[in-house]
Amino acid sequence: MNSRPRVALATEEVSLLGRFTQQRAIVLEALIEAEETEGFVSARSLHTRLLAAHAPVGLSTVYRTLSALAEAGRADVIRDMHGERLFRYRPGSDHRHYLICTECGVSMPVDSDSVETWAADVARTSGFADVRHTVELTGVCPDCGTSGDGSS
Amino acid sequence: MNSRPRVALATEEVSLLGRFTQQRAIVLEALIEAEETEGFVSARSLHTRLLAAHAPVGLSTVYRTLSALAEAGRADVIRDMHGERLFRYRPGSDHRHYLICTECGVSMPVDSDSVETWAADVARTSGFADVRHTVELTGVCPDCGTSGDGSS
DNA sequence: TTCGTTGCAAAAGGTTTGCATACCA
DNA sequence: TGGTATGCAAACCTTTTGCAACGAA
Repeated sequence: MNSRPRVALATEEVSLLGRFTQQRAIVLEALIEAEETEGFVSARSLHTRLLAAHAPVGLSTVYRTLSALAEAGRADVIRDMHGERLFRYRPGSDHRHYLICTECGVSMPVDSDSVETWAADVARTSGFADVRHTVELTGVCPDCGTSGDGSS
Repeated sequence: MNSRPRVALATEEVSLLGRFTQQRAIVLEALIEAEETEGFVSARSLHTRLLAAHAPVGLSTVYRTLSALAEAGRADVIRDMHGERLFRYRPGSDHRHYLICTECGVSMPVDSDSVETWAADVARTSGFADVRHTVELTGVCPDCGTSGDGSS
């Protein structure tokens, strides 16, 4: 599915953070895998699945790696409704917005040109400096909506 | 500035939450006052200022009141970059978005018709159900930008 | 060897909850 | 009186931090 093996990609990315370590490679690899299958993941769930995969990495290290990655612009960070930070590996460097399923967590990038335009517009006319925007869309994806749950 | 005294307004609103209590009235009044002067406030800061004003209300009660208010649609809730929940009293019942100053916390409602349109559009074409959106704009207001800080 | 990184456990910070008491209706 | 709201403190959760041991360059 990928033009390059995850391991090589992860190794490459780790170098960008500073010193190469096995742990960072493991975390990054897991983050990239998660990106392909579900999109955003929390540090805790990533840590849990690493333990299950017999690739034990300290929770602190997971946090530190993800934070460094986010700071380096290689990951998007959002907050779910519970206040937990969710991370998503970002292959490219462009600004994107996603529609996230509240049931299964799957995320889907959406076209957001008009939002970008609007945000730029507000920034220009408001008199405020250094205007940034956060846009989060949530909903229930077709899979989760049609199958089990019949509430509401 | 208001067509009605805060106390009366607060009393009125409290009734909507259920049983009337002095504490809820106090919290609501403080929230309304905060809305007029600074916009969003955290539960903790509201609690602190109530203590200072010799109107002691338990922190739990502040949280419970604010949560109930938010659930009843009478308050907007956002999360700051630290993960703290910020509440803002909402006089009307319409959906609004704000541009918030990261320095002083002052907030300013912005015209967001195009965002609403865009969100509705995404909701319609995505196949997702119950699509909701969160839009947060942050920046540095003219007052904070021109005076002290000369960074960037 | 050097110095950044790891891992553990404890701290921190915000929010929620259990339970006895107080009080509105 | 009956039942809901309060207040305190302890529990909870996620995230951060101190520090000794480890390992990449």
